[in-house]
Amino acid sequence: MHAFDVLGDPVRRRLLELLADGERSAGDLTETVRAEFGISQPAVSQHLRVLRDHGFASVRPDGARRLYSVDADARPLHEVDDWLQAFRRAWTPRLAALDTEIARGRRARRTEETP
Amino acid sequence: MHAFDVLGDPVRRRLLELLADGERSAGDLTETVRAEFGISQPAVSQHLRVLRDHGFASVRPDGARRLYSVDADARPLHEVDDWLQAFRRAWTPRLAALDTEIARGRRARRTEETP
DNA sequence: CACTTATATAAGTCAAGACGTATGTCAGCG
DNA sequence: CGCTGACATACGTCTTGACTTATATAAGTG
Repeated sequence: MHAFDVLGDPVRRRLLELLADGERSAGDLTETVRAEFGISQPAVSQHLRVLRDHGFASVRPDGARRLYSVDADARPLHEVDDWLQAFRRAWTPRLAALDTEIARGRRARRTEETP
Repeated sequence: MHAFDVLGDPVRRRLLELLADGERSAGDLTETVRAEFGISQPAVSQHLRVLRDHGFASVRPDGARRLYSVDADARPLHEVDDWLQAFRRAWTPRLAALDTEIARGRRARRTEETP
């Protein structure tokens, strides 16, 4: 399963969003996601497994609990980000050009205002 | 279908990569992708439809040809990029550690407050 | 106009994966 | 130790979506 497939699922995206704020126990995550999506505990557990197996999240035991967090190096997230890079180039020049236009407009207006 | 689902398919990712270099005809794209993935012309056409329908690509007729390009504003690509933003913070190890500390502090405080 | 080329749509098949219920594992506690 | 609480795994079901083949549409070309 590719990184993008992992992120294709809304539950998994939500779990990662929750983890973005820092470590959370499986039970904590399950409760939140259960309320929002109406799915069972095993369903959440399976999603957490996918996140683990694909290097998005890592776990650390704390007694009977499992504390999840975004994987330290988050390789797959980098992978996704890198893939997007090609397109950032495509849209950035346009935005840069737009910025230039705006600046030019400002300059022109300034010039008019203070003759 | 969410933007991430659209990008979940390797053929569609490849098509976008090809389009990142500029406009290309459907036939051109089909030939390349067919060679690489061994799929039929209709299969590629269906993928192109998904890219169109979800705002990743746009088309312009040129006689009997259809010239595809990455959609001018590429809204869904931005969407994906924005979603990743939350995790860019987590990539800087120091900040990630800080987040974890903050979460731990919150947890500790919560535990103290509600004995 | 008949024929070919370029591309899209239709309809059916098949596999992946998301979910639920049931059950297993393991830590902590009396 | 037996019980409970926190998670994980097994397994069967159902849906989605990626293919395929067949066919439609529409633009050149002789």
